[in-house]
Amino acid sequence: MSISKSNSSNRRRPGAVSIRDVASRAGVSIATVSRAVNRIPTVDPELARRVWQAIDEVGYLPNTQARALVSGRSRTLGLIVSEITNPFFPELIQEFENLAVEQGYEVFVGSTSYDPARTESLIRRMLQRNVDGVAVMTFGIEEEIVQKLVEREFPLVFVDAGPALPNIRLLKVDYGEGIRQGVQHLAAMGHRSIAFISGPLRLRSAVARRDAFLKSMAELGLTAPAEHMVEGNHSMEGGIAAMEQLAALSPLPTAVMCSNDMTAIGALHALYRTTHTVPEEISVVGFDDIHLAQFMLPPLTTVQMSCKDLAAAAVEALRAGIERDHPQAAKTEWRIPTRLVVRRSSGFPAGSLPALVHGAKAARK
Amino acid sequence: MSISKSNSSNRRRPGAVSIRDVASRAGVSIATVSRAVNRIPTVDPELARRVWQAIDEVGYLPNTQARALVSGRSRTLGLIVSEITNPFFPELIQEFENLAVEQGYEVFVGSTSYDPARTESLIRRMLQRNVDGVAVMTFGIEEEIVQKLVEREFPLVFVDAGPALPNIRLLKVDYGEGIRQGVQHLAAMGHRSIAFISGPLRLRSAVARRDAFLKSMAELGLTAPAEHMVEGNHSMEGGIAAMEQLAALSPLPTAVMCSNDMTAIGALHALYRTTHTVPEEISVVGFDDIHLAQFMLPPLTTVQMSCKDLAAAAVEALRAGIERDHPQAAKTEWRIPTRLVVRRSSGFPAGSLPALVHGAKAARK
DNA sequence: ATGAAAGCGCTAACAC
DNA sequence: GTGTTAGCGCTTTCAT
Repeated sequence: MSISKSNSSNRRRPGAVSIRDVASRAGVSIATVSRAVNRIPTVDPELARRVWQAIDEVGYLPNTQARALVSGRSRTLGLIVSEITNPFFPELIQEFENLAVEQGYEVFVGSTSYDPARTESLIRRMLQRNVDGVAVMTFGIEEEIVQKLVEREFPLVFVDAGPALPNIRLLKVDYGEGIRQGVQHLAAMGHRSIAFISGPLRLRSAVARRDAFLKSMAELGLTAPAEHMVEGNHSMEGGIAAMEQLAALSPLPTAVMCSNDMTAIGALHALYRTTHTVPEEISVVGFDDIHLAQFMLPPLTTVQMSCKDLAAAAVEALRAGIERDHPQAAKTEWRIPTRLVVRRSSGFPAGSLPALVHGAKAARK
Repeated sequence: MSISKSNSSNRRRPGAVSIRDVASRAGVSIATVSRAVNRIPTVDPELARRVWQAIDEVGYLPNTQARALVSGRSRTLGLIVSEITNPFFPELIQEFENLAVEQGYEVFVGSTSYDPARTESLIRRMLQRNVDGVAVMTFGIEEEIVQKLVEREFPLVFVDAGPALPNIRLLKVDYGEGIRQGVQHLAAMGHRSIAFISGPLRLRSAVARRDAFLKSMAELGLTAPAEHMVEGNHSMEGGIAAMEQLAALSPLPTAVMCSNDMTAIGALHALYRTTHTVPEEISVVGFDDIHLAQFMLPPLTTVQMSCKDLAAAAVEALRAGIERDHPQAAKTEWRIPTRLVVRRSSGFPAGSLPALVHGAKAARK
């Protein structure tokens, strides 16, 4: 039962078992062990059985580094996110990892914290670790930094928009449609004065969301004055600061659309602090539908962008770039749908007839 | 400027550059390149310069897998957490990664989701990837599962308590002191009827926290009746459910201590929903001090367990186990201090004199 | 169907 | 001080 120490190298971790240990124990060559492990169909069933038994007995685990070295593929993926402490990303990471592992890949996660130097180091490390592909799932990234990955023809996946280049696959989130759903929901209830709290406008994805908002407003013949367009930073603190700015306005906008849920959550806090009621005085709509959203007071109305969909598309797109015989090898764009989730943070604007009726109902119960 | 394709293998990623490319370009042997890269002091400065120039020109990055194969060390650490979607862990992961990277390590993060099968697969994968050490930073883990790691003499770090074995290092969070700080804070304000919402009691760390609570109460001559000891699951949902149970009690406990912040946050929500005021009717104290805690309404009083301290100790402890010449190679325990952070979710119990005075003050402003 | 041997990119021992 | 070479654990020809 004890592990045979056929290997005499002084550097190896004691207890590490190599293919040679298995081979000698099963009385076959290392080639046969390799073939059995990789389920090559031509191995004699009896030998295969002996090999597997030996593997079991000595507790053999193939060394991934050696495999990677000879195969040129590490079966490792890189996942770059903006900020791991923003609750949206852990949800995404979890889904991504689950799917990647299912496909036999391991994941290196990196968080840029919006810092170009960090991002650069992240990418260099991923190159060095020989990841098979990288998914850049940030709110935006400096394009020069990913240039290295592009040059080396690494399979790459971007959200929203990346450099339009071969070997790059895009996950297109339908902001146009998503934000429109939110704006139309508000407009349908009678809101005309809708403010927007954006993400940091140096980031592509933040700009894309803001532009989608302006377009949706224009479609309805509505405009947003400059003081209704406030820049946040996709964090709760940013949402609080932005909402405080809006709350100082007179008249108040009757609704606020936010670039993401953390911003909306910050906005809810700011409104509570300034003793404004939601949705009676002002409606708040988020974007993402993170887990936390449903637990807000009131529960947050938001545009859902499913992490599961995003992660699934990202893994598929990477595999399409990595595995030569992948069925969708030629596909370069994946559409990510969005969906409005109406909860309690949005309602009729103050003073409107439905609001009075609704208010009366609420008061009664 | 273009990369010399001295290497003819068809399997390599186009654009990948090996040590041989650098050697031929610099007109030296691969050994010299290796020495230069590893900053061996004996290399001729002029040659070193040529090597570095060549490295720069061809964009060489040493292949980590090959390095790992020959050195027997992957410069990779495993970090196992309970649930990446619990906000405490991303904060910990971020700190851990920063420190690990600073020391030249890469990190594989794994989330058990309290699922033994997942945990087992996680550990097998980490073994296979040849991580140099693993930090198990969960609320508790099935010990048989980590047995494999123990057998193979992997450097291991546990929080709270792990099997008492050689090669295992422990991060001792001072729950006794931490929970005591919370309980004494409440008792000092006059609370006598203090409930406790624990984590899942099949987990070591949850039990440790609950025991610390009971001990702190006993020290003050206080007891907690069975109906004041409710089991949660360290999530917001668990906190909500547990608090709803407590809220149905009559009389209500005047204070609730929670096993972690997410539980406390859930408790705050449940209290809001059942229209109880915090801290006037009931005080709530958390444990962890996650970022979110300060943004609660009211801001959460909590016992801080610094992620930074935890992460720093974990990385140090792992290095002590991995690097032979590490100064603290013999150290096996690291103490993690805790600290009470008083915010607004705790106050004097209802009906007490200070509460009346304080209430009057609050009403005045 | 199986084994011997080459070689993936690198480090380290050894020779010069 | 530098180059030559063995070998880390594995996969994959190429013989047999």
